[in-house]
Amino acid sequence: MNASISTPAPGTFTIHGTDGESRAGELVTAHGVIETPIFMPVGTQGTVKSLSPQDLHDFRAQIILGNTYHLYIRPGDEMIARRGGLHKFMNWDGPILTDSGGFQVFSLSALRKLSADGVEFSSHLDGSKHFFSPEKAISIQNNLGSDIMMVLDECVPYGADYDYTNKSLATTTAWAKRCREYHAPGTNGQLMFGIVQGGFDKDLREKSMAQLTEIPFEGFALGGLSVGESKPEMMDILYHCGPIMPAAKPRYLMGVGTPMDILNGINAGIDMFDCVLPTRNARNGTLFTSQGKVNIKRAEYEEDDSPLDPNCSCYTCRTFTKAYLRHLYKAGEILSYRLNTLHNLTFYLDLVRGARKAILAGTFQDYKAKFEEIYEKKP
RNA sequence: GGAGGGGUUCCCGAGUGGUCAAAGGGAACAGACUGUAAAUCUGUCGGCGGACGCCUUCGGAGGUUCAAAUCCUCCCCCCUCCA
Repeated sequence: MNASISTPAPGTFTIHGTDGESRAGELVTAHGVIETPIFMPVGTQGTVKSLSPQDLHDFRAQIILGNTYHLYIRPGDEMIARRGGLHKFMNWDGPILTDSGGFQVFSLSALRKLSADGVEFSSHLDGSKHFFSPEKAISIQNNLGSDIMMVLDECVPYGADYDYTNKSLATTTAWAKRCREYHAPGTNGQLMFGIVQGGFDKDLREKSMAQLTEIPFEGFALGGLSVGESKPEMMDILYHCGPIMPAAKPRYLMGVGTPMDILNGINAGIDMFDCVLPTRNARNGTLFTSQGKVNIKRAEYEEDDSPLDPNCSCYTCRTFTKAYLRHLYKAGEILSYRLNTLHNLTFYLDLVRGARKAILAGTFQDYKAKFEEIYEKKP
């Protein structure tokens, strides 16, 4: 009998089952194996807002996000590197994916200048100038030590015309090549994903994909969605692109979305998701439940002693009433943010775990239909 | 007892003749949030009707005026200081 059970190399992606376009797989990273489809809580500044790593483990988060731009600006990637990297610094021993700053090209558009060579950001904190070349974006992520690095890209705003989108796509591809050249496959166990852009034009999306898939990335992401477009437009691109992204590699839909968006993503063959919605909405009083969206601040919950979600096993639902959660929110209590976030992320993680199970059982369509029925009434 | 200050729409608080249903804040009510410049932002907030308007409202009662939350008289209440 072979005594050595060797762990597969980071980047190894195995598909254990499919149901239509949807897939149930496993991605190996330097900090553990991720079961897909997966939702990745967003922890921009080295923390999933209001939660501790212990909380993340409690609802079995498998991988979280960090952000290159924000951690570079504060506290600084070198400062983190001196402390042994982001995992050690924040005491999270699971996988981490870092976004490249490409989204800040979009969200901080007033504070940056784009050139063929990279992006110059004016810090949102003190206005100081910082140039992100593709190489710089990767070097920062090297310092952070993330398991999955994202290439620097331009997240194109909604409404951009064909010419702009086409040129931007060429830039994103050129940057992607430079990122890969700067960090060869297999180095440090850090994976690198390319990002498909192309706006809302299917030809441009295919063009982007054709160019990117020539570069040896360990995975591919669909970016530039949920930037202000209508739901049908988003679904159109999602269902067009998802199924034709490289089948043997993990597919990551960036920044999306609502529970139904995620089920649609899975249905379109996507394996990985991230979104600030469950965490941000939790802090703003909107909670996702098995019975639809609940706006906990509403007067109707003032004396409602039932649990937030009777089908949820999270600490919040096991322990507190809607009346109490409403009170905490209305009173602006810190605990409100924590309990709400705990619940929303539990719901999202349960959602994708359930999807994985359904895919393996061949019942994903039924699973999706069940949520559709609830969430089309309360989207 | 004397001197002064004050009572404004749920609360605090602007407003001292018309452009005031009355600034601003809070509370309340509702909505938004999608690779986090977000524990943030938006709307409503006297009543009835589409807008426009009409009605009721600024401690109480009366008065002046074309017009009063704003001016006058009396009354009620609160606060500060002096006796």
